[in-house]
Amino acid sequence: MRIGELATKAGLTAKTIRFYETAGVLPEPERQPSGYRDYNGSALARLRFVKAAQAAGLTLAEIRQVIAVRDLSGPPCRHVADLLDTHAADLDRRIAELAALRDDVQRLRDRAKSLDPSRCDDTAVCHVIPADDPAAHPPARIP
Amino acid sequence: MRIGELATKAGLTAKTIRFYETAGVLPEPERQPSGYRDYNGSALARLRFVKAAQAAGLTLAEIRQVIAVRDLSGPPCRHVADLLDTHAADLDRRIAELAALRDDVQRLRDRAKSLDPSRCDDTAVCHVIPADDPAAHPPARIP
DNA sequence: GTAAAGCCTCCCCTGCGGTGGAAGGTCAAG
DNA sequence: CTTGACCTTCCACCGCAGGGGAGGCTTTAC
Repeated sequence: MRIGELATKAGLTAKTIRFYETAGVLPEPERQPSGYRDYNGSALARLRFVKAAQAAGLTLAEIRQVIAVRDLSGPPCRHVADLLDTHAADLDRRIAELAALRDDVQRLRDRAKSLDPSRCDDTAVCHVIPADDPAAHPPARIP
Repeated sequence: MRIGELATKAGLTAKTIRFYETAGVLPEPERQPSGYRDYNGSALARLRFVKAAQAAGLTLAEIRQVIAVRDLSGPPCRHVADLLDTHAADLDRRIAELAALRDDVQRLRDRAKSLDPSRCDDTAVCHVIPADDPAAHPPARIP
């Protein structure tokens, strides 16, 4: 199977598959005499795993690590469980951050409705956003 | 006031201030005969606004837009309110996505605990993550 | 006078997950 | 024999918000 067929079956582009190879989540396949990549069914299984793992929020680096663990020491279930635990905790933290940010934004928005535009101060850009807000969080990175 | 002093007062680095200038959120200041940037107090007010707006989740591009609106048509309160509305809605959507993702991860994690590692299938990388999951969401980008 | 800060511009680097294009090889059909 | 689809490698770029450092001025302190 050549790369185009594999791409179609996996619902990806050939570009992405080559990228996955360089990213180390897909092993280098055999080559046909022409130099074309020659895939077998396991490549498709691998790509499906990668997609599922991505859907679970794992990065390609983490997926590569899971694969490496499996290759070195067998079923990586424990490792995967730990990764998932960490991700769940990260998500909880991020959800809390975003909820706090959302409340701040909502407050500012309500404030905007109650303020009189004509009383806008010329020195600030916009008095809806208080430049001297001491409660300002550090820029809420959304990594 | 030279850039270092402004940076200290604003709690930023000189690099960042130059970057803000090229990003269009800080106007180009006068120059001293030496070529050094020469800031007045309004630059500090502007930087405080930028920080507050960032804390409210606005990107530099949006902040630049708010400033442009103000320069063109006066107090941008309505525009800012719209932006904040949009951001609050975005945040709500993102929080819902992350909550759904978190539930999925949690489910996988619980599954990992209940599975028998010795029954790991050799064809898949790890049976904790089901490669044929039909409910798999598209990779949950966390931009 | 001289050394140390401080400032200037310029270009490259980061992480993440790819995407786009150029220049060229290969294979099947007409 | 040529056309077109497909493949190869390599290099560059996207957004986002800066950070690192080179090589060269200017200002300040002793």
